[in-house]
Amino acid sequence: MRSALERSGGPDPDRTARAGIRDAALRLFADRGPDAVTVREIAAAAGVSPALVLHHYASKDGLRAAVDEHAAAAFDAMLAELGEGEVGEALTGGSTASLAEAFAAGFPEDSPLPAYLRRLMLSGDPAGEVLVARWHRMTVDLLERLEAAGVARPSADRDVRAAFLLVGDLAVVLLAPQLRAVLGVDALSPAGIARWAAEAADVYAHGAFGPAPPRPDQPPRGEP
Amino acid sequence: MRSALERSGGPDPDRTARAGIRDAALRLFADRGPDAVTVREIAAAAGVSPALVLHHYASKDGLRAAVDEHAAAAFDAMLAELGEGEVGEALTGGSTASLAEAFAAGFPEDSPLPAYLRRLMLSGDPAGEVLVARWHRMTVDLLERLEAAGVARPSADRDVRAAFLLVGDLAVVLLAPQLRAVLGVDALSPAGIARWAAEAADVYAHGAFGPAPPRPDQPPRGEP
DNA sequence: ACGCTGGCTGAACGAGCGTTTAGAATACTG
DNA sequence: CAGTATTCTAAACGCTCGTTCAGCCAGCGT
Repeated sequence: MRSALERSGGPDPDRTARAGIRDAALRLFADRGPDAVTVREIAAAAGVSPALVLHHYASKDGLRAAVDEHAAAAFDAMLAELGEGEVGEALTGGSTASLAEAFAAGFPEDSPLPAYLRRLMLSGDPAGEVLVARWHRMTVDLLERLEAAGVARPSADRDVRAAFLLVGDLAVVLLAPQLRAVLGVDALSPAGIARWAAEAADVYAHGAFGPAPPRPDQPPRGEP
Repeated sequence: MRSALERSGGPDPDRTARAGIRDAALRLFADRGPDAVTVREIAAAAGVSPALVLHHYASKDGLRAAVDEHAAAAFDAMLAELGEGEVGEALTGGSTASLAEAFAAGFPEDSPLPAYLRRLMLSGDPAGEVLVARWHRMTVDLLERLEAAGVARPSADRDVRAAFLLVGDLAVVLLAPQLRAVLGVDALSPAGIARWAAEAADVYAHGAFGPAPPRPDQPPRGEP
């Protein structure tokens, strides 16, 4: 039986060894992937015995699910907060790349959450697909409102257009290590985000090809 | 000792059990990742004994390296062939998203190579970073030539601009499973590529935001 | 003071892994 | 055709993994 205090949610159900195990697992999973991390390592990082990990989470998969849920909750909170602020900004002409900007700003510098979310979304795990789908849905909705407001040019294929725009944001998160290797700066750092956002805004505003703004009735050009 | 025939490269050093093991490994690695595939599974798929796998490749890591090398060679061949064709096309006003298009067309429908290359580039493995770096370098060079030819608008930050454009292509390969889940079509299929390319071309040609083609001397807009 | 509940541990177990080894089958050379 | 190198296998070894189990120990109501 549980006491009434515990049954009502408890005073702080997270300042426990249980939460310590979850946080240690989150950090290790984010760094090396769940499959490459052993229960013994998690236990050592949390300062407990391996048996306690399984006592609290029944199995390694149970722990993984708990970490997934924890990360997804943080993602949803970030996305919700970010969504409300950005719609207004975008409608008044703010930076269009700030979804990724806000994503980076939404977590402390050394938080393992971006890396973990990256793995989750790339792993093919259904839990990750849900997050991508949610972000895409949000982009579609935003795009719809921007088109209605005359801020965004209408597109023939809004789902794909939204996915295309989404990728420009997602890349900063999902391909952060690759971009870092290629560009020499951390894409999730303020400096990296600023450079990325500047190029994205320029392309989104004026396009990347065509020396001068083309007249809309003129086809892209065929054979010379 | 080897015979003169073998020493001179052999008539066909790949139609062997050795090559069968490599191909089986490639397929399994592409599907589930090297760490999740056992030597016994590879042996069974290739129709040989587990010991033979290690006889030919010394260790599982050796096999992995051989598969990496094989995939990287296929990637380089595709990129080289693709590069020469595309530069001309792009300079004469062809589709700007055809790097990805050619990538998809460069492999048979059921080839495991795209999926393997995807894993390789996302894994953080140095062998994958090399491929991304090579693709990026090619994009930078292409962009430079397009700017010189007046086809591409000059950008203030060419490395980042190239990375941004690269991501639009890479996404079709690296995020294929995620896009498939969100859009309902395989991004690497001809139909998927066509939809993606159409949106990419439209954004790159005219931008995504701003209802009408803006005059170049008019800043993007500040406060209302 | 007592018993009891629940967080917690040390030690062990069975399974599956990469790898080794000794030797059988096969193909090639002189 | 004999000898030799090569290809290939069956069986086992050592190790690490996730997981189990029996019991310790602190806190707390009675």
